[in-house]
Amino acid sequence: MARYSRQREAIRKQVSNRKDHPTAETLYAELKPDYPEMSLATVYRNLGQLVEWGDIIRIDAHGAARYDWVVEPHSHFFCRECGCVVDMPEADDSTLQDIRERFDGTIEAVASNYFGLCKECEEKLRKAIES
Amino acid sequence: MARYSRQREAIRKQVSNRKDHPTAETLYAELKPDYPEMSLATVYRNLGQLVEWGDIIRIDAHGAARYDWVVEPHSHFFCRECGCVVDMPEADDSTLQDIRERFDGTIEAVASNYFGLCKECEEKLRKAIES
DNA sequence: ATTACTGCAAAGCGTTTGCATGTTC
DNA sequence: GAACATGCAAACGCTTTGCAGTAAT
Repeated sequence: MARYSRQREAIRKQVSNRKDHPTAETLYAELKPDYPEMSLATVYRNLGQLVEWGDIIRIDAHGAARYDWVVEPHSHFFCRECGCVVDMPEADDSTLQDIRERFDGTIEAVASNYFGLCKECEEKLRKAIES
Repeated sequence: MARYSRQREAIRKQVSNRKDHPTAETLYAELKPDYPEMSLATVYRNLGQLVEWGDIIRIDAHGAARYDWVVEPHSHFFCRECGCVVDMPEADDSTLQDIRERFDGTIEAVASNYFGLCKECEEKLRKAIES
């Protein structure tokens, strides 16, 4: 069905190498030097495929979607100031068990999103207020 | 600062009256009969304001944003088949306490998103397979 | 040879914005 | 009458799609 392609492998590698959570545009910009004629559409198409295959996950929030290499289930924190996305431990938990049992239907995935200020932005703001 | 407007009140009322989680377009369509000259931009602008004021919340996921009257903190389930959005109990929990304490920064809000098949779609699919 | 994958450009969707007009205070 | 809100249309950001050409099997 699916065929090998240099571009796709490059995209997969690029996502897996990064610890932050790049957008399609970011990946595109980073791949450009090595693959000058790669197009943004190709990035989007391949990200879509990789998501479909479960190799990566797509993180939807306000603005551009971000992509993440799947290691194990985890959640994300979004800083309202700088927009960074940080990995968070998954609320493991008996609570989820509980919710699952009580829900009429099938829960296939959970994504907990946390919003607020990251450490760096918190410090910046604190200093700005002090001065 | 903010001034009264018929449109805003209508929008606020419309969101608060609904138990599902309408998109801006949906609200617009519903308000159209009673407010024929209301524009979509007005719906978006007012939804934005109401979110800013904390009267309603904006639920971001794949596709159009949905809006929800704030009663108390809760989570949402998204059906991958019909696209419906259902309220879920918030994972209350000691886990969140724990995460908060361990996180360097400030968590201002949490939104747990569940994905899967709702009861209705599950049954439809089951019947489709059986036949 | 077949058929998936590519690049490019155009279109798509959801949302925001500029501007002239209307409304509220 | 000053400041805010509206309607309209145009622009926006992110993403998808149609098509003709290229590359992997």
